Amino acid sequence: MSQHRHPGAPGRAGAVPALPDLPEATVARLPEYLRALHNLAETGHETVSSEGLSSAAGVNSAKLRKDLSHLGSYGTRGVGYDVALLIDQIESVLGLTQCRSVALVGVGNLGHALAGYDGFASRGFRIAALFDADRARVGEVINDLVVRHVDELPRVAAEESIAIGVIATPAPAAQRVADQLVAVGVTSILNFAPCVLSVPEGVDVRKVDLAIELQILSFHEHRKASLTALPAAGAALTALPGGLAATDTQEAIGT
Amino acid sequence: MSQHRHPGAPGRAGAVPALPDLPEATVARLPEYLRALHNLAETGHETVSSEGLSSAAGVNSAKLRKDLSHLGSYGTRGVGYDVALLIDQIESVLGLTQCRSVALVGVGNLGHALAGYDGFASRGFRIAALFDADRARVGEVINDLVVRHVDELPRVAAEESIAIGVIATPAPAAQRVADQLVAVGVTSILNFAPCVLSVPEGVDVRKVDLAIELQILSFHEHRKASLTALPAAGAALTALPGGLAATDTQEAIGT
DNA sequence: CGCGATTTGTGCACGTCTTCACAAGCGCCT
DNA sequence: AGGCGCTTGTGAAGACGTGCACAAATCGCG
Repeated sequence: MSQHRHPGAPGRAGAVPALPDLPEATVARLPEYLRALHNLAETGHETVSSEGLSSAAGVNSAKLRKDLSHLGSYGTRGVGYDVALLIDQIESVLGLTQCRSVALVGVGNLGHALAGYDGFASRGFRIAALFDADRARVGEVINDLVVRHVDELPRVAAEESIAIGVIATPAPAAQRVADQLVAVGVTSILNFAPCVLSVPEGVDVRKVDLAIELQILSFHEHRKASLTALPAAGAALTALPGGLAATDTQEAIGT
Repeated sequence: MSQHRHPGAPGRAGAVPALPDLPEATVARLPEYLRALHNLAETGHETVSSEGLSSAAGVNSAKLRKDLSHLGSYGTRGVGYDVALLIDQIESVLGLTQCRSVALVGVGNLGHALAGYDGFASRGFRIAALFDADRARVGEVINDLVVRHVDELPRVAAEESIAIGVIATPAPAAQRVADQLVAVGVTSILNFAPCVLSVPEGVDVRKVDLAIELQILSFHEHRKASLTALPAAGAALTALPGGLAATDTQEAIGT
Protein backbone atom coordinates (compact mmCIF):
# COMPACT_ATOMS: atom_id res chain seq x y z
CA MET A 1 0.00 0.00 0.00
CA SER A 2 1.23 3.41 -0.98
CA GLN A 3 4.51 2.61 -2.57
CA HIS A 4 6.23 5.87 -3.34
CA ARG A 5 9.01 5.13 -5.75
CA HIS A 6 11.76 7.44 -6.75
CA PRO A 7 10.49 8.47 -10.15
CA GLY A 8 13.83 9.76 -11.28
CA ALA A 9 15.93 6.63 -10.85
CA PRO A 10 14.66 3.92 -13.17
CA GLY A 11 16.60 0.73 -12.78
CA ARG A 12 19.99 2.05 -13.78
CA ALA A 13 22.07 0.72 -10.93
CA GLY A 14 25.14 -0.19 -12.92
CA ALA A 15 27.44 -2.73 -11.31
CA VAL A 16 25.84 -2.57 -7.87
CA PRO A 17 24.05 -5.68 -6.53
CA ALA A 18 21.12 -4.64 -8.75
CA LEU A 19 17.89 -3.89 -6.96
CA PRO A 20 15.28 -5.32 -9.28
CA ASP A 21 12.37 -3.60 -7.54
CA LEU A 22 10.53 -6.79 -6.70
CA PRO A 23 6.75 -6.96 -6.37
CA GLU A 24 5.72 -6.96 -2.75
CA ALA A 25 3.95 -10.28 -3.07
CA THR A 26 7.15 -11.84 -4.33
CA VAL A 27 9.18 -10.46 -1.46
CA ALA A 28 6.71 -11.95 0.98
CA ARG A 29 7.24 -15.40 -0.53
CA LEU A 30 11.01 -15.36 -0.81
CA PRO A 31 11.58 -16.26 2.84
CA GLU A 32 9.36 -19.28 2.40
CA TYR A 33 11.38 -20.40 -0.60
CA LEU A 34 14.50 -19.87 1.40
CA ARG A 35 13.28 -22.09 4.18
CA ALA A 36 12.32 -24.82 1.73
CA LEU A 37 15.70 -24.52 0.04
CA HIS A 38 17.55 -24.94 3.31
CA ASN A 39 15.53 -28.06 3.96
CA LEU A 40 16.47 -29.40 0.55
CA ALA A 41 20.11 -28.58 1.04
CA GLU A 42 20.17 -30.45 4.32
CA THR A 43 18.68 -33.51 2.70
CA GLY A 44 21.44 -33.54 0.15
CA HIS A 45 19.70 -32.14 -2.91
CA GLU A 46 22.01 -30.35 -5.33
CA THR A 47 19.33 -29.11 -7.67
CA VAL A 48 15.57 -28.76 -7.55
CA SER A 49 12.91 -28.21 -10.15
CA SER A 50 10.37 -25.46 -9.91
CA GLU A 51 7.77 -28.13 -9.38
CA GLY A 52 9.65 -29.63 -6.47
CA LEU A 53 10.47 -26.36 -4.80
CA SER A 54 7.01 -24.94 -5.28
CA SER A 55 5.34 -27.89 -3.64
CA ALA A 56 7.81 -27.71 -0.77
CA ALA A 57 6.93 -24.06 -0.34
CA GLY A 58 3.22 -24.57 -0.83
CA VAL A 59 2.73 -22.42 -3.92
CA ASN A 60 1.98 -22.73 -7.59
CA SER A 61 4.98 -23.68 -9.70
CA ALA A 62 4.34 -20.96 -12.26
CA LYS A 63 4.22 -18.40 -9.51
CA LEU A 64 7.50 -19.64 -8.15
CA ARG A 65 9.18 -19.42 -11.55
CA LYS A 66 7.88 -15.91 -12.06
CA ASP A 67 9.06 -14.90 -8.62
CA LEU A 68 12.53 -16.25 -9.24
CA SER A 69 12.68 -14.74 -12.70
CA HIS A 70 12.09 -11.34 -11.12
CA LEU A 71 15.39 -11.53 -9.38
CA GLY A 72 17.10 -12.61 -12.58
CA SER A 73 17.52 -16.08 -11.31
CA TYR A 74 19.87 -18.65 -12.62
CA GLY A 75 18.00 -21.81 -13.38
CA THR A 76 18.98 -24.16 -16.18
CA ARG A 77 16.26 -25.43 -18.45
CA GLY A 78 15.88 -29.13 -18.46
CA VAL A 79 17.57 -29.37 -15.07
CA GLY A 80 16.20 -26.97 -12.49
CA TYR A 81 17.75 -24.62 -9.99
CA ASP A 82 21.03 -25.03 -8.19
CA VAL A 83 20.01 -25.16 -4.55
CA ALA A 84 23.13 -23.59 -3.09
CA LEU A 85 23.25 -20.86 -5.67
CA LEU A 86 19.61 -20.01 -5.21
CA ILE A 87 20.05 -19.79 -1.47
CA ASP A 88 22.83 -17.29 -1.96
CA GLN A 89 20.78 -15.31 -4.44
CA ILE A 90 17.75 -15.02 -2.21
CA GLU A 91 19.74 -14.27 0.90
CA SER A 92 21.55 -11.58 -0.97
CA VAL A 93 18.34 -10.01 -2.21
CA LEU A 94 16.76 -10.12 1.23
CA GLY A 95 19.83 -8.56 2.72
CA LEU A 96 20.52 -11.51 4.97
CA THR A 97 24.20 -11.69 4.16
CA GLN A 98 24.86 -9.32 6.99
CA CYS A 99 23.55 -10.24 10.40
CA ARG A 100 21.02 -7.67 11.52
CA SER A 101 20.64 -6.62 15.11
CA VAL A 102 17.20 -6.54 16.64
CA ALA A 103 16.01 -4.63 19.65
CA LEU A 104 13.07 -6.14 21.46
CA VAL A 105 10.93 -3.86 23.56
CA GLY A 106 8.49 -5.38 26.01
CA VAL A 107 9.42 -8.60 27.76
CA GLY A 108 6.01 -9.62 28.94
CA ASN A 109 4.47 -12.90 28.03
CA LEU A 110 5.05 -12.60 24.33
CA GLY A 111 8.33 -10.76 24.58
CA HIS A 112 9.75 -13.56 26.69
CA ALA A 113 8.88 -16.06 24.01
CA LEU A 114 10.33 -13.91 21.26
CA ALA A 115 13.54 -13.41 23.21
CA GLY A 116 13.93 -17.15 23.44
CA TYR A 117 12.79 -17.96 19.94
CA ASP A 118 15.67 -19.62 18.14
CA GLY A 119 14.07 -19.12 14.75
CA PHE A 120 15.52 -15.64 14.71
CA ALA A 121 19.13 -16.53 15.20
CA SER A 122 18.96 -19.31 12.65
CA ARG A 123 17.81 -16.83 10.00
CA GLY A 124 20.59 -14.38 10.57
CA PHE A 125 19.02 -12.10 13.13
CA ARG A 126 20.59 -11.34 16.44
CA ILE A 127 18.59 -10.06 19.33
CA ALA A 128 20.96 -7.42 20.55
CA ALA A 129 19.04 -5.90 23.42
CA LEU A 130 15.92 -6.28 25.52
CA PHE A 131 13.97 -3.39 26.97
CA ASP A 132 10.99 -2.87 29.19
CA ALA A 133 9.33 0.11 30.79
CA ASP A 134 8.57 -1.81 33.97
CA ARG A 135 11.36 -1.23 36.49
CA ALA A 136 10.46 -4.51 38.13
CA ARG A 137 11.50 -6.37 35.01
CA VAL A 138 14.70 -4.45 34.42
CA GLY A 139 17.71 -6.54 35.32
CA GLU A 140 16.10 -9.84 34.57
CA VAL A 141 18.24 -12.10 32.38
CA ILE A 142 16.66 -13.89 29.47
CA ASN A 143 18.72 -16.03 27.18
CA ASP A 144 21.97 -14.41 28.31
CA LEU A 145 20.59 -10.95 27.77
CA VAL A 146 19.81 -8.55 30.54
CA VAL A 147 16.62 -6.51 30.34
CA ARG A 148 17.28 -2.79 30.40
CA HIS A 149 15.01 0.12 30.96
CA VAL A 150 13.58 1.57 27.81
CA ASP A 151 15.11 4.95 28.61
CA GLU A 152 18.50 3.43 27.93
CA LEU A 153 17.50 2.79 24.35
CA PRO A 154 19.41 5.75 22.88
CA ARG A 155 22.65 4.77 24.56
CA VAL A 156 22.42 1.10 23.69
CA ALA A 157 21.28 1.79 20.14
CA ALA A 158 24.36 3.87 19.61
CA GLU A 159 26.58 1.00 20.72
CA GLU A 160 24.82 -1.79 18.93
CA SER A 161 23.63 -0.25 15.65
CA ILE A 162 20.12 -1.57 15.80
CA ALA A 163 18.52 -2.31 12.45
CA ILE A 164 15.08 -3.53 13.45
CA GLY A 165 12.85 -2.86 16.42
CA VAL A 166 10.32 -5.35 17.70
CA ILE A 167 7.45 -4.05 19.80
CA ALA A 168 5.87 -6.55 22.14
CA THR A 169 4.35 -4.17 24.63
CA PRO A 170 0.70 -3.65 25.54
CA ALA A 171 -1.16 -1.53 23.03
CA PRO A 172 -1.19 1.73 25.02
CA ALA A 173 2.60 1.79 25.21
CA ALA A 174 3.28 0.86 21.61
CA GLN A 175 3.09 4.27 19.97
CA ARG A 176 5.41 5.77 22.53
CA VAL A 177 7.91 2.99 22.01
CA ALA A 178 7.65 3.36 18.26
CA ASP A 179 8.45 7.04 18.58
CA GLN A 180 11.47 6.22 20.71
CA LEU A 181 12.68 3.65 18.21
CA VAL A 182 12.29 6.07 15.34
CA ALA A 183 14.11 8.70 17.34
CA VAL A 184 17.20 6.52 17.63
CA GLY A 185 17.20 5.84 13.92
CA VAL A 186 15.34 2.56 13.59
CA THR A 187 13.58 2.41 10.23
CA SER A 188 11.99 -1.04 10.43
CA ILE A 189 9.52 -2.07 13.09
CA LEU A 190 7.74 -5.31 13.73
CA ASN A 191 4.69 -4.58 15.84
CA PHE A 192 2.93 -7.21 17.91
CA ALA A 193 0.79 -4.74 19.80
CA PRO A 194 -2.83 -4.61 18.66
CA CYS A 195 -2.89 -1.03 17.45
CA VAL A 196 -1.89 1.02 14.48
CA LEU A 197 1.35 2.92 14.68
CA SER A 198 1.90 6.24 13.03
CA VAL A 199 5.46 6.63 11.88
CA PRO A 200 7.20 9.11 9.61
CA GLU A 201 7.70 8.38 5.96
CA GLY A 202 10.58 6.05 5.29
CA VAL A 203 9.90 3.84 8.27
CA ASP A 204 8.49 0.39 7.57
CA VAL A 205 6.02 -1.14 9.96
CA ARG A 206 4.78 -4.69 9.79
CA LYS A 207 2.09 -5.80 12.14
CA VAL A 208 1.40 -9.24 13.50
CA ASP A 209 -1.77 -9.68 15.50
CA LEU A 210 -2.37 -13.17 16.75
CA ALA A 211 -5.98 -12.46 17.64
CA ILE A 212 -6.71 -11.23 14.13
CA GLU A 213 -5.58 -14.51 12.65
CA LEU A 214 -7.95 -16.34 14.94
CA GLN A 215 -10.81 -14.08 13.98
CA ILE A 216 -10.21 -14.73 10.30
CA LEU A 217 -10.31 -18.44 11.00
CA SER A 218 -13.46 -17.89 13.00
CA PHE A 219 -15.10 -16.29 10.00
CA HIS A 220 -14.34 -19.25 7.78
CA GLU A 221 -15.46 -21.63 10.47
CA HIS A 222 -18.68 -19.69 10.80
CA ARG A 223 -19.21 -19.74 7.05
CA LYS A 224 -18.54 -23.45 6.76
CA ALA A 225 -21.00 -24.14 9.56
CA SER A 226 -23.71 -22.07 7.91
CA LEU A 227 -23.19 -23.76 4.58
CA THR A 228 -23.43 -27.27 5.92
CA ALA A 229 -26.40 -26.29 8.03
CA LEU A 230 -28.36 -25.05 5.05
CA PRO A 231 -29.88 -28.15 3.53
CA ALA A 232 -31.39 -26.56 0.40
CA ALA A 233 -28.97 -24.53 -1.64
CA GLY A 234 -28.57 -25.21 -5.35
CA ALA A 235 -31.39 -27.65 -5.78
CA ALA A 236 -30.30 -28.63 -9.28
CA LEU A 237 -26.95 -29.93 -8.10
CA THR A 238 -28.01 -31.91 -5.07
CA ALA A 239 -28.13 -35.35 -6.57
CA LEU A 240 -25.81 -37.25 -4.25
CA PRO A 241 -26.91 -37.05 -0.63
CA GLY A 242 -23.59 -38.17 0.81
CA GLY A 243 -20.36 -36.26 1.24
CA LEU A 244 -21.45 -33.13 -0.56
CA ALA A 245 -21.61 -30.98 2.52
CA ALA A 246 -17.92 -30.43 2.94
CA THR A 247 -17.12 -29.68 -0.70
CA ASP A 248 -15.81 -26.22 -0.29
CA THR A 249 -13.02 -23.77 0.18
CA GLN A 250 -9.47 -24.90 0.53
CA GLU A 251 -8.10 -21.75 1.93
CA ALA A 252 -4.44 -21.71 2.75
CA ILE A 253 -1.45 -19.80 4.00
CA GLY A 254 -1.61 -16.07 3.54
CA THR A 255 0.93 -14.05 5.40
CA MET B 1 -5.92 -18.53 -3.23
CA SER B 2 -8.00 -21.16 -4.88
CA GLN B 3 -11.44 -20.23 -3.77
CA HIS B 4 -13.82 -22.90 -4.99
CA ARG B 5 -17.29 -21.48 -4.73
CA HIS B 6 -20.52 -23.32 -5.06
CA PRO B 7 -21.48 -22.29 -8.56
CA GLY B 8 -25.09 -23.28 -8.17
CA ALA B 9 -26.02 -21.28 -5.08
CA PRO B 10 -25.82 -17.60 -5.90
CA GLY B 11 -26.62 -15.47 -2.91
CA ARG B 12 -30.20 -16.56 -2.37
CA ALA B 13 -30.09 -17.26 1.31
CA GLY B 14 -33.53 -15.92 2.22
CA ALA B 15 -34.05 -14.97 5.85
CA VAL B 16 -30.93 -16.65 7.21
CA PRO B 17 -28.16 -14.45 8.70
CA ALA B 18 -27.15 -13.82 5.06
CA LEU B 19 -23.67 -14.84 4.10
CA PRO B 20 -22.65 -12.13 1.70
CA ASP B 21 -19.58 -13.99 0.42
CA LEU B 22 -17.11 -11.32 1.42
CA PRO B 23 -13.86 -10.73 -0.44
CA GLU B 24 -10.96 -12.27 1.40
CA ALA B 25 -9.17 -8.96 1.70
CA THR B 26 -12.19 -7.50 3.41
CA VAL B 27 -12.42 -10.36 5.89
CA ALA B 28 -8.79 -9.81 6.81
CA ARG B 29 -9.52 -6.19 7.69
CA LEU B 30 -12.72 -6.65 9.64
CA PRO B 31 -10.95 -7.65 12.86
CA GLU B 32 -8.92 -4.47 12.68
CA TYR B 33 -12.08 -2.41 12.32
CA LEU B 34 -13.54 -4.26 15.21
CA ARG B 35 -10.62 -3.42 17.43
CA ALA B 36 -10.78 0.23 16.47
CA LEU B 37 -14.52 0.26 17.13
CA HIS B 38 -14.07 -1.17 20.59
CA ASN B 39 -11.57 1.55 21.32
CA LEU B 40 -14.04 4.16 20.16
CA ALA B 41 -16.83 2.67 22.19
CA GLU B 42 -14.70 2.77 25.32
CA THR B 43 -13.90 6.41 24.76
CA GLY B 44 -17.58 7.20 24.64
CA HIS B 45 -18.17 7.66 20.92
CA GLU B 46 -21.69 6.89 19.78
CA THR B 47 -21.08 7.28 16.08
CA VAL B 48 -18.04 7.48 13.86
CA SER B 49 -17.47 8.62 10.30
CA SER B 50 -15.74 6.48 7.73
CA GLU B 51 -12.89 8.95 7.84
CA GLY B 52 -12.51 8.63 11.59
CA LEU B 53 -12.76 4.88 11.68
CA SER B 54 -10.48 4.39 8.71
CA SER B 55 -7.72 6.45 10.23
CA ALA B 56 -8.12 4.60 13.51
CA ALA B 57 -7.75 1.35 11.62
CA GLY B 58 -4.97 2.57 9.41
CA VAL B 59 -6.67 2.20 6.04
CA ASN B 60 -8.09 4.29 3.26
CA SER B 61 -11.56 5.65 3.98
CA ALA B 62 -12.97 4.56 0.62
CA LYS B 63 -11.72 1.07 1.25
CA LEU B 64 -13.39 1.03 4.62
CA ARG B 65 -16.72 2.16 3.18
CA LYS B 66 -16.57 -0.48 0.49
CA ASP B 67 -15.69 -3.13 3.03
CA LEU B 68 -18.62 -2.17 5.23
CA SER B 69 -20.96 -1.92 2.28
CA HIS B 70 -20.15 -5.51 1.44
CA LEU B 71 -21.77 -6.67 4.61
CA GLY B 72 -24.81 -4.49 3.89
CA SER B 73 -23.88 -2.12 6.63
CA TYR B 74 -26.09 0.41 8.23
CA GLY B 75 -24.46 3.80 8.11
CA THR B 76 -26.45 7.00 7.86
CA ARG B 77 -25.33 9.58 5.34
CA GLY B 78 -24.40 12.86 6.82
CA VAL B 79 -23.82 11.23 10.20
CA GLY B 80 -21.66 8.14 10.05
CA TYR B 81 -21.87 4.69 11.56
CA ASP B 82 -23.42 3.72 14.85
CA VAL B 83 -20.50 2.29 16.77
CA ALA B 84 -22.42 -0.23 18.84
CA LEU B 85 -24.46 -1.42 15.89
CA LEU B 86 -21.40 -1.83 13.72
CA ILE B 87 -19.65 -3.84 16.41
CA ASP B 88 -22.58 -6.21 16.53
CA GLN B 89 -22.67 -6.48 12.75
CA ILE B 90 -19.00 -7.31 12.39
CA GLU B 91 -18.95 -9.71 15.31
CA SER B 92 -21.91 -11.47 13.84
CA VAL B 93 -20.29 -11.78 10.43
CA LEU B 94 -17.04 -13.03 11.91
CA GLY B 95 -18.90 -15.58 13.96
CA LEU B 96 -17.67 -14.14 17.23
CA THR B 97 -21.08 -14.16 18.90
CA GLN B 98 -20.36 -17.65 20.10
CA CYS B 99 -17.21 -18.25 22.08
CA ARG B 100 -14.94 -20.61 20.20
CA SER B 101 -12.75 -23.13 21.91
CA VAL B 102 -9.12 -23.36 20.94
CA ALA B 103 -6.74 -26.25 21.42
CA LEU B 104 -3.10 -25.30 21.67
CA VAL B 105 -0.53 -27.94 20.80
CA GLY B 106 3.07 -27.37 21.79
CA VAL B 107 3.83 -25.50 25.00
CA GLY B 108 7.42 -24.62 24.30
CA ASN B 109 8.66 -21.11 24.33
CA LEU B 110 6.04 -19.73 22.02
CA GLY B 111 3.24 -21.97 23.22
CA HIS B 112 3.74 -20.73 26.75
CA ALA B 113 3.29 -17.17 25.60
CA LEU B 114 0.23 -18.01 23.57
CA ALA B 115 -1.32 -19.84 26.49
CA GLY B 116 -0.91 -16.77 28.61
CA TYR B 117 -1.87 -14.25 25.96
CA ASP B 118 -4.96 -12.43 27.15
CA GLY B 119 -5.68 -11.03 23.72
CA PHE B 120 -7.44 -14.27 22.89
CA ALA B 121 -9.93 -14.28 25.71
CA SER B 122 -10.81 -10.65 25.16
CA ARG B 123 -11.77 -11.41 21.56
CA GLY B 124 -14.08 -14.25 22.40
CA PHE B 125 -11.71 -17.18 22.18
CA ARG B 126 -11.21 -19.63 24.98
CA ILE B 127 -8.13 -21.76 25.19
CA ALA B 128 -9.77 -25.00 26.15
CA ALA B 129 -6.82 -27.35 26.30
CA LEU B 130 -3.06 -27.51 26.11
CA PHE B 131 -1.11 -30.40 24.65
CA ASP B 132 2.48 -31.39 24.22
CA ALA B 133 4.27 -34.48 22.99
CA ASP B 134 6.99 -34.16 25.60
CA ARG B 135 6.09 -36.27 28.64
CA ALA B 136 8.26 -34.02 30.76
CA ARG B 137 5.95 -31.13 30.10
CA VAL B 138 2.73 -33.04 30.63
CA GLY B 139 1.14 -32.10 33.92
CA GLU B 140 2.53 -28.60 34.04
CA VAL B 141 -0.07 -25.98 34.81
CA ILE B 142 -0.18 -22.80 32.75
CA ASN B 143 -2.82 -20.20 33.36
CA ASP B 144 -5.05 -22.63 35.24
CA LEU B 145 -4.80 -25.20 32.47
CA VAL B 146 -2.97 -28.46 32.80
CA VAL B 147 -0.82 -29.64 29.91
CA ARG B 148 -1.92 -33.02 28.60
CA HIS B 149 -0.22 -35.46 26.34
CA VAL B 150 -1.10 -35.05 22.71
CA ASP B 151 -2.41 -38.60 22.58
CA GLU B 152 -5.30 -37.50 24.75
CA LEU B 153 -6.43 -35.12 22.05
CA PRO B 154 -9.28 -37.33 20.77
CA ARG B 155 -10.78 -37.77 24.20
CA VAL B 156 -10.51 -34.11 25.17
CA ALA B 157 -11.74 -32.88 21.80
CA ALA B 158 -14.86 -34.94 22.25
CA GLU B 159 -15.56 -33.30 25.59
CA GLU B 160 -14.72 -29.74 24.67
CA SER B 161 -15.87 -29.40 21.05
CA ILE B 162 -12.73 -27.78 19.75
CA ALA B 163 -13.25 -25.32 16.90
CA ILE B 164 -9.71 -24.20 16.18
CA GLY B 165 -6.32 -25.79 16.60
CA VAL B 166 -3.15 -23.82 17.16
CA ILE B 167 0.15 -25.49 16.37
CA ALA B 168 3.17 -24.13 18.20
CA THR B 169 5.43 -27.12 17.92
CA PRO B 170 8.82 -27.42 16.23
CA ALA B 171 8.55 -27.83 12.48
CA PRO B 172 9.19 -31.58 12.30
CA ALA B 173 6.23 -32.32 14.56
CA ALA B 174 3.78 -29.95 12.95
CA GLN B 175 2.46 -32.13 10.14
CA ARG B 176 1.82 -34.99 12.52
CA VAL B 177 -0.07 -32.72 14.88
CA ALA B 178 -2.06 -31.26 12.01
CA ASP B 179 -3.10 -34.75 10.99
CA GLN B 180 -4.20 -35.49 14.52
CA LEU B 181 -6.19 -32.28 14.72
CA VAL B 182 -7.89 -33.01 11.43
CA ALA B 183 -8.62 -36.51 12.61
CA VAL B 184 -10.61 -35.22 15.58
CA GLY B 185 -12.62 -32.92 13.37
CA VAL B 186 -10.80 -29.60 13.60
CA THR B 187 -11.27 -27.64 10.39
CA SER B 188 -9.35 -24.48 11.20
CA ILE B 189 -5.67 -24.43 12.08
CA LEU B 190 -3.35 -21.62 13.00
CA ASN B 191 0.20 -22.75 12.35
CA PHE B 192 3.22 -21.15 13.96
CA ALA B 193 5.63 -23.84 12.88
CA PRO B 194 7.88 -22.85 10.00
CA CYS B 195 6.68 -25.41 7.48
CA VAL B 196 3.84 -25.99 5.07
CA LEU B 197 1.05 -28.24 6.19
CA SER B 198 -0.87 -30.45 3.85
CA VAL B 199 -4.47 -30.81 4.91
CA PRO B 200 -7.56 -32.20 3.23
CA GLU B 201 -9.96 -29.95 1.39
CA GLY B 202 -12.29 -28.05 3.65
CA VAL B 203 -9.68 -27.41 6.30
CA ASP B 204 -8.39 -23.86 6.61
CA VAL B 205 -4.79 -23.23 7.52
CA ARG B 206 -3.32 -19.87 8.33
CA LYS B 207 0.37 -19.55 8.91
CA VAL B 208 2.25 -17.09 11.04
CA ASP B 209 6.01 -17.15 10.79
CA LEU B 210 7.76 -14.59 12.92
CA ALA B 211 11.06 -15.04 11.14
CA ILE B 212 9.46 -14.38 7.78
CA GLU B 213 8.22 -11.02 8.93
CA LEU B 214 11.71 -10.09 9.99
CA GLN B 215 13.11 -11.16 6.65
CA ILE B 216 10.63 -9.00 4.81
CA LEU B 217 11.69 -6.08 6.94
CA SER B 218 15.29 -6.97 6.24
CA PHE B 219 14.62 -6.72 2.54
CA HIS B 220 13.19 -3.24 2.83
CA GLU B 221 16.01 -2.23 5.12
CA HIS B 222 18.49 -3.55 2.61
CA ARG B 223 16.79 -1.69 -0.21
CA LYS B 224 16.66 1.56 1.70
CA ALA B 225 20.33 1.26 2.53
CA SER B 226 21.25 0.69 -1.08
CA LEU B 227 19.20 3.65 -2.23
CA THR B 228 20.68 6.06 0.24
CA ALA B 229 24.14 4.71 -0.45
CA LEU B 230 23.82 5.55 -4.12
CA PRO B 231 24.74 9.22 -4.26
CA ALA B 232 23.55 9.92 -7.80
CA ALA B 233 19.96 8.95 -8.37
CA GLY B 234 17.45 11.51 -9.55
CA ALA B 235 19.84 14.38 -10.08
CA ALA B 236 17.03 16.81 -10.90
CA LEU B 237 15.34 16.31 -7.57
CA THR B 238 18.33 16.67 -5.28
CA ALA B 239 18.06 20.31 -4.38
CA LEU B 240 17.86 20.21 -0.60
CA PRO B 241 20.83 18.48 0.98
CA GLY B 242 19.15 17.83 4.30
CA GLY B 243 16.53 15.24 5.11
CA LEU B 244 16.10 13.98 1.60
CA ALA B 245 17.84 10.69 2.12
CA ALA B 246 14.92 9.02 3.82
CA THR B 247 12.24 10.13 1.36
CA ASP B 248 10.91 6.80 0.39
CA THR B 249 8.55 3.98 0.96
CA GLN B 250 5.92 4.20 3.63
CA GLU B 251 5.12 0.57 3.75
CA ALA B 252 2.63 -0.50 6.32
CA ILE B 253 0.65 -3.26 7.93
CA GLY B 254 -0.01 -6.22 5.72
CA THR B 255 -1.29 -9.31 7.45
C1' DC C 1 25.57 -35.54 -34.16
C1' DG C 2 20.80 -35.18 -33.82
C1' DC C 3 16.61 -36.10 -31.34
C1' DG C 4 13.52 -36.31 -27.64
C1' DA C 5 12.51 -35.60 -22.86
C1' DT C 6 12.46 -32.20 -19.53
C1' DT C 7 12.25 -27.80 -17.45
C1' DT C 8 12.70 -22.81 -17.38
C1' DG C 9 11.12 -18.24 -18.55
C1' DT C 10 7.26 -15.44 -20.09
C1' DG C 11 3.27 -13.47 -22.97
C1' DC C 12 -1.44 -13.15 -22.18
C1' DA C 13 -5.84 -13.25 -20.22
C1' DC C 14 -8.41 -13.18 -16.14
C1' DG C 15 -9.79 -12.19 -11.56
C1' DT C 16 -9.13 -9.45 -7.40
C1' DC C 17 -8.11 -5.34 -4.96
C1' DT C 18 -7.61 -0.42 -4.65
C1' DT C 19 -8.62 4.30 -5.39
C1' DC C 20 -10.91 8.22 -7.23
C1' DA C 21 -14.76 10.85 -7.82
C1' DC C 22 -19.44 11.79 -7.50
C1' DA C 23 -24.46 11.19 -7.02
C1' DA C 24 -27.83 10.13 -3.50
C1' DG C 25 -29.37 10.65 1.10
C1' DC C 26 -29.68 12.56 5.72
C1' DG C 27 -29.88 15.97 9.40
C1' DC C 28 -29.59 20.58 10.94
C1' DC C 29 -30.24 25.40 10.83
C1' DT C 30 -32.64 29.25 9.45
C1' DA D 1 -40.39 24.17 4.77
C1' DG D 2 -36.39 24.72 2.23
C1' DG D 3 -31.68 24.79 1.50
C1' DC D 4 -27.02 23.61 2.73
C1' DG D 5 -23.24 20.99 4.31
C1' DC D 6 -21.70 16.61 5.45
C1' DT D 7 -21.25 11.63 4.79
C1' DT D 8 -22.30 7.27 2.78
C1' DG D 9 -22.50 4.05 -0.95
C1' DT D 10 -20.94 2.82 -5.52
C1' DG D 11 -19.60 2.99 -10.66
C1' DA D 12 -15.59 2.93 -13.22
C1' DA D 13 -10.77 2.84 -14.08
C1' DG D 14 -6.48 1.38 -13.06
C1' DA D 15 -2.95 -1.34 -10.61
C1' DC D 16 -1.69 -5.62 -9.06
C1' DG D 17 -1.36 -10.53 -8.63
C1' DT D 18 -2.29 -15.18 -10.55
C1' DG D 19 -2.22 -19.11 -13.53
C1' DC D 20 -2.35 -21.20 -18.03
C1' DA D 21 0.02 -22.60 -21.83
C1' DC D 22 3.76 -22.58 -24.84
C1' DA D 23 8.21 -21.35 -26.98
C1' DA D 24 13.07 -21.52 -26.01
C1' DA D 25 16.85 -23.81 -23.99
C1' DT D 26 19.49 -27.53 -22.02
C1' DC D 27 20.92 -32.27 -21.09
C1' DG D 28 21.42 -37.12 -22.02
C1' DC D 29 21.25 -40.92 -24.98
C1' DG D 30 21.45 -43.57 -28.95
